[in-house]
Amino acid sequence: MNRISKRQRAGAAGRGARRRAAFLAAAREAFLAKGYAAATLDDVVRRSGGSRATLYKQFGDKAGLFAAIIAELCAEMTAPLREAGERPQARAPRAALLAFATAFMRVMMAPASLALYRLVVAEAGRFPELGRAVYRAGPKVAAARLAAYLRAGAAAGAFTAGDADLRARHFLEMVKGDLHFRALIGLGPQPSRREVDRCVRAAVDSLLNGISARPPSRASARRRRRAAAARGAS
Amino acid sequence: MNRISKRQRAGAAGRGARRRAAFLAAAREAFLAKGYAAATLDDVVRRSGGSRATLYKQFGDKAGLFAAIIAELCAEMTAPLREAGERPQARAPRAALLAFATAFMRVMMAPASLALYRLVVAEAGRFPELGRAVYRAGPKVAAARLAAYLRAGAAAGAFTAGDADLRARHFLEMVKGDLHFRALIGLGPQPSRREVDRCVRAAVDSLLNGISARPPSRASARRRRRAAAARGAS
DNA sequence: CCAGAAGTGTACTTGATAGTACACTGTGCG
DNA sequence: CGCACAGTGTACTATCAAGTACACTTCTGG
Repeated sequence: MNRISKRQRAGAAGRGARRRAAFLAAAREAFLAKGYAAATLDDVVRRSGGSRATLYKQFGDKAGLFAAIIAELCAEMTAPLREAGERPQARAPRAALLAFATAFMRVMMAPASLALYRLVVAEAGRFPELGRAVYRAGPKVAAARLAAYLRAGAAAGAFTAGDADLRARHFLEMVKGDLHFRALIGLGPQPSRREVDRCVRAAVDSLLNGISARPPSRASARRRRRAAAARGAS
Repeated sequence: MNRISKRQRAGAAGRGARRRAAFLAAAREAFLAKGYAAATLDDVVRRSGGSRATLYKQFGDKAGLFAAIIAELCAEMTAPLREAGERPQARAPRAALLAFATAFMRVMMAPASLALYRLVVAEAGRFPELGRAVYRAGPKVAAARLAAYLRAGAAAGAFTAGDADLRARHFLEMVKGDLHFRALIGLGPQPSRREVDRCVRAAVDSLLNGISARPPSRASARRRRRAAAARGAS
């Protein structure tokens, strides 16, 4: 299945490159679906329509093939996160955060992302590079973008002073909520768009306004500013 | 399963129970350290000091042994979460939340918890029951406890109206922050107690006060109340 | 102390899978 | 063309681990 037609059009990549792509596509499916240990090269070979020998020639061994997959996935993952919520400064904070969070969730909840996440968590022990690579390509990018926005907003007076990086990470975790974890372990069906939206809105609400019944007193605001300064200094 | 030894001596457990305990201890180490597929029963047998035959007699097969481990771990995990932050109503919201969050983090960041988390994420596909069991024993318990507290606080006028369950889950995710994820994939050393504390404090701050520079206007407070009511009704 | 249950050690079968060897075939370029 | 090389298919080895069989030993309760 999923066999790539052998005769591609003239403009297409060379024979080697075509094979390589077919291997990668098949391997991606296999690894994402079953994990590193349970995915078999036989399976990959069968699905790719190629042959064992060629696979070994191109990737060396199983780990090499795996590394190639991961590199590809990281590259793909980074793009949408970089673009998430274009030109945030042009919008009201609430709208900007909603847009960013929604884009983030779209990426995180995609089946391929969930599978990649599972893979990383399971195999980071065996492939230390893997964890670093995915972290750099995923959460770090998103958090950095959001933190930049929060810093700009704070400078413009829209937000209170505080550690923007920490807040960004907190916000993203909140947005993920436990919807992500539940999807990860296959609890119940995929959440509907409505549910995701509800979760995102609540996260934005919490981030912007908190849940205290009274607006912070002047004294507590001073306390918070001091605490923020201390954090910044350390 | 869960067979009670026929001869229960007054003080010590029977022979069977002792063996069983040794198997479980060895298997726990093996599974947590290597994951389901990579852990070998040979290894378990050697470490336990027992024999292959007895292991099979007691647990049936590898999956049976695994299930037994998980049940045990779930039971152990639930206890500290249930007790986390005793008698919260007696303290100021900030202190209560800090205490709860700190206890939560102590549980979540423990090496055994991290290993269990890895295992669950990796194997939930193969063992659907596993995901449900751990979710029930872990995050669900913590969120339920916290939600109850938030509801009580809201009733007492300390917090704004809103979906307490959602808030509780959001807060816990925030507290975990990316410290948990990074520990999970072995990025850098374990965070120091100071770092965890800083993360927890910031989360509590965000939850209570939000980051908006201006306290919510009367109009926006009304809007939020309306939204909360709509959420509650749906 | 004895009988039998429970546990042990070892050797075996079976099956899966990573990786290799090699002869054959299709492809593309001069 | 026709040659060289990349890719294919098949068969093979080696390894490793799950699960079984069985004769032997040790513990436990009466």
